[in-house]
Amino acid sequence: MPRAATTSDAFNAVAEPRRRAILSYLAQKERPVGDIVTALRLEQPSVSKHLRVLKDVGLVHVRRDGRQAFYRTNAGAIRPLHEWTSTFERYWSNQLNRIKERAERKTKGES
Amino acid sequence: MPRAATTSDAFNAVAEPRRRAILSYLAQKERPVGDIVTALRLEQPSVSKHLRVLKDVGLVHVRRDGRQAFYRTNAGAIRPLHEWTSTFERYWSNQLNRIKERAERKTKGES
DNA sequence: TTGACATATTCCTATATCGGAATACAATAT
DNA sequence: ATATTGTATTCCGATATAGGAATATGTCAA
Repeated sequence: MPRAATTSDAFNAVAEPRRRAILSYLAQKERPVGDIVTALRLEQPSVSKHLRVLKDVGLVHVRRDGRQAFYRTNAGAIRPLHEWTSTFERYWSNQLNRIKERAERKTKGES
Repeated sequence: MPRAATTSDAFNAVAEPRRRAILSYLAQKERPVGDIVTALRLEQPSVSKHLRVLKDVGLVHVRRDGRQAFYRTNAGAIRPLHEWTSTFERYWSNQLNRIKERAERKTKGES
């Protein structure tokens, strides 16, 4: 069994760094493909392919106008990832707390 | 060029659902491999392989004791993912705000 | 119709993957 | 020494991938 398809969910789609770059670029404002190509300095076919993957997982939306295709990040689709990572937040902050507490004990001279 | 290695970063490592399950399971408390096997109902070699990947990316730590290996999630390594997803938070909350505002206008009878 | 432009798709190849099965290794117990 | 237990590794095979190059599709202009 190979790895799960990049189009199987947001986790897999987002594993590719260029796709993350595209998502960041398209977050604030919709953009035609050509803008992504020049802004991120990628080959046009490469961008089209990445956009295909992102679209298949619902991470971007397209609006067509003439020969142009305006893509835009669908931030909501990133939310599941955010929520999953959030479940670990308490653990790393616990660790920070522990470090902080130890530091405080130290400044007070208590071992 | 194939896909980036699962061991290349946390994003790739976490793309695999079973690895996410393992990370969740190991978040609160360190556990020997056998516990993971029975709790998540996976084959033991499979678990060992997934743990290898997670360890290579720093997502888990191991402590050895006799023949047992106690693994524990290193939550801090998940933080970069959390931070990346957080950059999109304003966009989906904007969307929520827009929906909320529209709803409020409606209850007030303003179009 | 022909040509230019914007985007998408196809074909190619090398490679990393995952599960399964078997086996290796290491520590302890008998 | 041998067996048992806990974990890790190896070999296998099928498959999805990403980039590159070429080409296809679609839209507008002259």
